[in-house]
Amino acid sequence: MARLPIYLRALSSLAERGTATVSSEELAVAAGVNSAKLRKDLSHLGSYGTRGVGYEVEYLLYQISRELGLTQDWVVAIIGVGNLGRALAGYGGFASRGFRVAGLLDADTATVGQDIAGMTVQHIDELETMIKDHGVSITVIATPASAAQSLCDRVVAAGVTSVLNFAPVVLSVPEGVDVRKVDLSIELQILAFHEQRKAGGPEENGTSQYIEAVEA
Amino acid sequence: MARLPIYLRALSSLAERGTATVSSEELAVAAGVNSAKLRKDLSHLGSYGTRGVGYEVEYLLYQISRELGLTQDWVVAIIGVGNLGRALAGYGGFASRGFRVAGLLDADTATVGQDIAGMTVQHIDELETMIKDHGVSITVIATPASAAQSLCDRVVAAGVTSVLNFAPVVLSVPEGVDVRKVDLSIELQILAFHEQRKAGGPEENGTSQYIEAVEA
DNA sequence: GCAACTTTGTGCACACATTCACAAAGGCAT
DNA sequence: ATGCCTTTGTGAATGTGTGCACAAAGTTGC
Repeated sequence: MARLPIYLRALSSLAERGTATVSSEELAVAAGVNSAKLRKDLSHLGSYGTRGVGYEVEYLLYQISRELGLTQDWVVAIIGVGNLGRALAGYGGFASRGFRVAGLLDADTATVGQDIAGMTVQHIDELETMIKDHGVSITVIATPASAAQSLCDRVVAAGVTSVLNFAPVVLSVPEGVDVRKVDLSIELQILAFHEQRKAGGPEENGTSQYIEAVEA
Repeated sequence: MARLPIYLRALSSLAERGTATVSSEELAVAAGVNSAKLRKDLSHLGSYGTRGVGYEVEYLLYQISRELGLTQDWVVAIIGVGNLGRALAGYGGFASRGFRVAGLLDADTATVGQDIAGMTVQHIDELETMIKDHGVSITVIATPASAAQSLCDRVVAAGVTSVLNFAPVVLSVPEGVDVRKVDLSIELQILAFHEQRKAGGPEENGTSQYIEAVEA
């Protein structure tokens, strides 16, 4: 389930505060979901709660981590060291959850060799070597749209089966390869859509506006 | 619908290549969705297709833009000028879709005054003034988790009703305020989950591992 | 003008997610 | 021990999204 990471975050926060047990109701509020949904999600992992008491925070934390595969280390490569790539390289949330960044790669010779977040940027030609030598299993693509598909093909050919894509294109991959896409512009567009709805919806004189727009 | 921005992107790409009309099947492939789903989505906006021919690219582009509210300009403020905030400030995908960044704000006095992407970073004390003076309607929060909720409260109090949150916390907001969350770590966790599934699923000796883990 | 072809728009069935509501289960006080 | 209280886990109902499959509609060629 895609909500497990959210529960994990809420539980981590509770554990830091020293809470020993938590009810489905409390955890649901912290995670921003319905309590029945939370219980049903957790029941899919097994019966880890105690009726009349709730869930033991540390134990549940471990069970969810295990379900998500976070009890093992995942090796990540970041391709594209622009503004976004730099932000990702320095993002603390990776290391703390078992994600180890094996290296940064870029095609720009001015960027190659720079030290970023304690790593030296390598040339994109090293891609296949790095994937094999470090056992990279997840690749982050933070390049311009034009380069994304061919780089994706290369990492897939090198054996990677999970890709996190920040480039604004739909990557096509063979069966068995997972791609997740994060698109900053799309998130803003969805907000704008709702914002417009609140302000009264799209005007109904759209057609005439269109004619002006294309004639202008 | 949350898929409209994806269609918009695919249509933009077609328009640049000079394509005049497109069938639901072609557009569906470009957007990575089922063609029936695409037609159903578009039919919610009205009947903009021609049977036997397809959709006129420019016209559909305009209709979707209008539906999403992109025919007007949206004013955005970015709070938190760390690595991520800098990446966002320089992201080209905003301006090209009608999002205008009114300003960057940070609490760190070493950061305030710096020039980034053609803008001068302002102190967070200026938050309410900036929102009112520039008519900010969407706020991006790219701060550490600890600062996010109180800053969110401030922007909501200042009248903003749309927030894009990059901080790893669940923000609580009053009715009528939209929050979208982007969490880089969660995306990786979901990939790790699927990756683990491919590799054979979680080991069934989890309980004993847990005991070792908490005793150690 | 007519027939063959293409493509849209949508009714329908199905699968999946969500929420309610409650019985079963455990803890706690007396 | 016994009975009350709290909270889980889940059956059932409801809602939502997805995709097939086809009729309606429009185009093109003759």
